[in-house]
Amino acid sequence: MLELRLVQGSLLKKVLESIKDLVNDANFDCSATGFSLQAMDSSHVALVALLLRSEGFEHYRCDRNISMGMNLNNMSKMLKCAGNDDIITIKADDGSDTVTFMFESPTQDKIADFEMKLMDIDSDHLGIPEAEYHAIVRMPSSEFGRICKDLSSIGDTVVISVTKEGVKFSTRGDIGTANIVCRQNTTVDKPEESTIIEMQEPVSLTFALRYMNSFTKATPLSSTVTISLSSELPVVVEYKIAEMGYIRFYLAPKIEEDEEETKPQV
Amino acid sequence: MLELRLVQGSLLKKVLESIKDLVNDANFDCSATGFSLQAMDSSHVALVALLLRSEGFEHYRCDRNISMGMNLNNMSKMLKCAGNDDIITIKADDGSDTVTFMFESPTQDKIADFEMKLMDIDSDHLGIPEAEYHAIVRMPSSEFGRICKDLSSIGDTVVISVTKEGVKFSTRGDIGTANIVCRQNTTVDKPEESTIIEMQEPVSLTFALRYMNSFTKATPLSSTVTISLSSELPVVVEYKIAEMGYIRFYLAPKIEEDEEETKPQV
DNA sequence: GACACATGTG
DNA sequence: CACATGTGTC
Repeated sequence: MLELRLVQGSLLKKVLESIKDLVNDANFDCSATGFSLQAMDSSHVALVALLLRSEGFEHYRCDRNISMGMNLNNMSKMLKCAGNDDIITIKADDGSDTVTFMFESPTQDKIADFEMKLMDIDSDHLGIPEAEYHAIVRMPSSEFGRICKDLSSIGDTVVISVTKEGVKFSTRGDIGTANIVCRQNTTVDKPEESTIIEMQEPVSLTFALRYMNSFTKATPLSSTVTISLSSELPVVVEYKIAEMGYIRFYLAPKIEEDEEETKPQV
Repeated sequence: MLELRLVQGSLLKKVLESIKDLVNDANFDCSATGFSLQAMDSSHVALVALLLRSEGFEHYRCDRNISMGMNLNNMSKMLKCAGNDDIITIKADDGSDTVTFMFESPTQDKIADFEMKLMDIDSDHLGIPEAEYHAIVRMPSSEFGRICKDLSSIGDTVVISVTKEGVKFSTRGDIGTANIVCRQNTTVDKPEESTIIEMQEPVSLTFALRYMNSFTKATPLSSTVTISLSSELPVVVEYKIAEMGYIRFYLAPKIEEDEEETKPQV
């Protein structure tokens, strides 16, 4: 028996909006710790890891560990039927092949339940090793989203370079080149508007903008984003989910040869 | 000679927005009583009945009963040229085959007149019998609109079931099932936010969501909607038009056999 | 032209 | 958060 009651239902709606374009089907894993998901994107290039800790739920009952395979598009369709301030409860009976989403309006005058078939999904559950990162950039999520969107109108890849002074996002395409530098600024009153760089050593890595732009769909979940970079390691783009956990996107850098391919012939 | 002056011109604009997708051509009937329309939708499944009583007009002159056939799409195009707070006057000379819409801006600084050709339309004017309804539900029109929209992302038909406790809207489709229950709540301060159920006996009927979603285009006309249901009778979805009348949509329930077709095979 | 999306306002 | 508005897409 599983019963998870989330007062801030809009959180779950936003989580689905941010991953449904990346991943078609995925297993949600439920344990005493929390509600989590780990999945590769459909082209097996990026990885998304979600954690919603049990403490963040108003009511959390999970009698035994359970993995529920869902079609994220269908799940998203159902969650769209929840109001933004509805309370969402996820229910599953033991041995059932369905999951039920219950939406309660704040006034309790409207109660909806949506039942969805579960799927069997091969879970390629990868252990994600803890890693040391050469550079960690924290910046406003909206700014990062804007940068990725802007750069993708010029080129297909972004080079993210971190130095002590700041972080530089660069691209090049047929019509020209673009460089956007964000200086470290910790002096702002509001911490969520500051850009903070923790750097062990300079790093410069290239990524496909297509995936970055997919990751930034999580922008509504957090006002800040954390980008962790190390040579040879996948970048981690993390959006913290207040009081509950996080959603993290992993993407391997393009190696130099790949990058060359996308450059226009001179 | 016909001359109808409507101070709140936006009303007429909204009326046309709410029926032009349903009905292509229709006769507007004008008599001493008021300005009315009754027409089947283009696929002859639903019926729309509009009444704007003469008392609701600032000036109402209709020397003799007249029926004016109009292409609602063209009429809507012209009304879109009126500002939302323009005063609209509808004019027709006796024996003329045109109608004139005059728009006066509130400041009287702009006066526009649009002349439109009338059409000859076979009016399949059905007498609509008064009926006793097993259940009458009044609820916020926005909520009804939202429910129909949400359910149509899951299935094609909606089962509306009324009991003393509330009204339930259900659907099923390939991806799962959905039930939305609205409890009766008369206790709210604002009467337009309450859900009121007058029930003689429980009723449960199935309707095509496609038409319901068309009806809910009338939502801007009224903050509440009234849904009148009886077994074997078409449902009436009514939006009252303040001080003037109503727009009513009639839709026959699907019989059980039709409903089965849409269910997924088990 | 309808619909979905994004944005600004109450 | 709901609503209205404007824009882009199909």
